[in-house]
Amino acid sequence: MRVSDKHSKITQAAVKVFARKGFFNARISDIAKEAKVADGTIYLYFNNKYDILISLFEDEIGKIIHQVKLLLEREDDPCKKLHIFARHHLLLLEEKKDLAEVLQMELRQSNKFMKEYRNTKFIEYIDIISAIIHQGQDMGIFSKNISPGIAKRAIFGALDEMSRLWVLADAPHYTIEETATQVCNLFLHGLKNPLAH
Amino acid sequence: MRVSDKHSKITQAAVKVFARKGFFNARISDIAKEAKVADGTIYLYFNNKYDILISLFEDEIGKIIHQVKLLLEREDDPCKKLHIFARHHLLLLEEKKDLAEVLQMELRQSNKFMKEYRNTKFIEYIDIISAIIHQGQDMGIFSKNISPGIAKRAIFGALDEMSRLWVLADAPHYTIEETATQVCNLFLHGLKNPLAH
DNA sequence: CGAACAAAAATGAATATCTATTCATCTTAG
DNA sequence: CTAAGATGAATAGATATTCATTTTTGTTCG
Repeated sequence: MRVSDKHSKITQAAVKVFARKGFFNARISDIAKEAKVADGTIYLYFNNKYDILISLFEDEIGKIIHQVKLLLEREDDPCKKLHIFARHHLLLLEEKKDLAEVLQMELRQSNKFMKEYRNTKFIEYIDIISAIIHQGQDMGIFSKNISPGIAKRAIFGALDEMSRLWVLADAPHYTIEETATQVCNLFLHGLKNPLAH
Repeated sequence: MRVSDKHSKITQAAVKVFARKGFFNARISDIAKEAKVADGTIYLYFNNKYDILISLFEDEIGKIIHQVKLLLEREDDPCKKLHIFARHHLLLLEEKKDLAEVLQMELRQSNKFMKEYRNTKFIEYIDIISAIIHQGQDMGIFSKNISPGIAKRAIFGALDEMSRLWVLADAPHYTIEETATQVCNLFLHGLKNPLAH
């Protein structure tokens, strides 16, 4: 078996176990069992338990960034770009439920217990949103009153909270497509009724 | 010393310690030391470590709900109500940084590791937002195309993500007032430039 | 071809540490 | 003087990490 195979086998197992039990309640031996590997083997590929989580973030968010950037570069309209981003973010729930769950629940904690770790991949991810907003403003489609630095966080936060609904609720009320569209419309047109005086 | 004094002394200490180290890394002995109480004393007031966290949620979110409802009932305009809610949510960061941090970081995890615990107080909190949206729709000010069930989560998610920025960053770029206003405007008017064709 | 060997990889039992919880004992209040 | 409240040392269980040993892999040479 190639080295990289075992590395990714362990990563995949860790995603499953972290999703099921959360980082702190997950035992190394759980991950080892899931990966069909001895406990000690994990330490040949990772320095410690935190390292598994961090390395998982870097790799998987890296892939997501790559994918969504590919989708976005084929589109010009910032409104449609926003929709693509929202849809892609939420679709992760369908395609890789465990991964979505881990990123959702554990990512937020990570900065807390690993003070030294600066999550640059995460920054790169949300900066995709601010780039879209900037583009929209330059094209005159989006209002210049809006701070892209605030809007990028607001939009990411909104999408991520919708994710949380799926992760925690067993039978969510809305479909993913419906939600992506609704959230996009909300951010594009706002709550205000255009027909009102 | 009255019983309730010791209960709340321990709760306050737990808030500080959870904020500093996170729930899992916090030791009971840390909380005991912070509360100037023996380790065993904690078990006279709480069943176990989880119970401290849950009881803290219930109590503190309860107070927040009470406060913000008081503020809201004096106002009629749903737009202004939304602003009051946003401002109040973010102001917690200034007034009770540790508490904000614990609610921000640990609340999300709680449903995960305590499967049986349904956070009804949290539901009650975000339902304040959907009530505002409903009212706005009934008054014809807000568009009927928007699902209050989705919008409440989107708005809460956006605000909470802004909180996270403050909790993690040492020197945030924006003031709380500025942020509350920006986020509200974004949700009220959307990204789209009204001057564009 | 395959036997012999060395290096690399993998194993999992043992270690070392950590900490939530208990409870026999002591202190305080009424 | 008693009962409620508080104490903190001892217990019991858990588990991340190590490392002596075993297994696998790849290479050399008769």
